[in-house]
Amino acid sequence: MKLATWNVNSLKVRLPQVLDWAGKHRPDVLCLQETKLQNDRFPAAEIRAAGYEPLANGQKTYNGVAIVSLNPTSETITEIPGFEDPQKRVLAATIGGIRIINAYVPNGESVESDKYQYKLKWLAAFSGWLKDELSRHPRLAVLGDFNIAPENRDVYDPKAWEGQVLFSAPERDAFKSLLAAGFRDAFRLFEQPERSFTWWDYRMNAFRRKMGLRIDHVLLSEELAKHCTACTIDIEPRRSERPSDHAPVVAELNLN
DNA sequence: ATGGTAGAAACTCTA
Repeated sequence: MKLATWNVNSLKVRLPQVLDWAGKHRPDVLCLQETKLQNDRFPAAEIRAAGYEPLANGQKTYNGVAIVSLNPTSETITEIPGFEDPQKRVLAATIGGIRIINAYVPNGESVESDKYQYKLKWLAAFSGWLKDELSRHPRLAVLGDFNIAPENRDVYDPKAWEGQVLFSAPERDAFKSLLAAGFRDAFRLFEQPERSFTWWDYRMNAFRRKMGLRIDHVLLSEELAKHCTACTIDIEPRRSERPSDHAPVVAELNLN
């Protein structure tokens, strides 16, 4: 079973790339973030034509998440229970006996910003929800844009980024407490190339200069981590014409 | 030196 996550930064613009990529890699489950589309504008017909079942939780202009799946989905949840939030950032579903949570964690803008406080509150609520989901679904995968680089090796210049949003201590602590709830960072289950990143700023030729961060993650419950055989970042779509600023992350599970 | 780019929308906000 192949699970993938990709922040597409507008599904309207990136749909051809998403269909092309899904056709090449055939993930069983593809979690998308920043679709920026209301559900009634979601390209369901095009996704079905590619052999996938669409599931969307979107809004106009900002945020928005979706799951496209080869197999039927059930037990859908579109918000963190008990957390009031008009921003569409989560989508959970059960697919082929696996619980999938797709998340678009708030960016935070800067550590001085109100949006940063919202990010930390959001992460606390998210953590509580993951614990609850894990207690009922031992086979749980959490995929998405976490907007947190967990460690020095996940940042091209950790000294320059120390204390900045995406790499501040409170954010990294929040990420650690997500893992402590019973998850593994799938990417770090395996030996990986140095300077492995999933996001590069559009500005300053950051991609060409390898100035990236690893902020998109696949967290696997201990039960699923045992069956994970690979986790990779595919930077090919980042090279293409009119790319998303994020690259997809793929995790493979051998569940027999 | 506080820049730069991209997307959506609508002359600004978010990332």
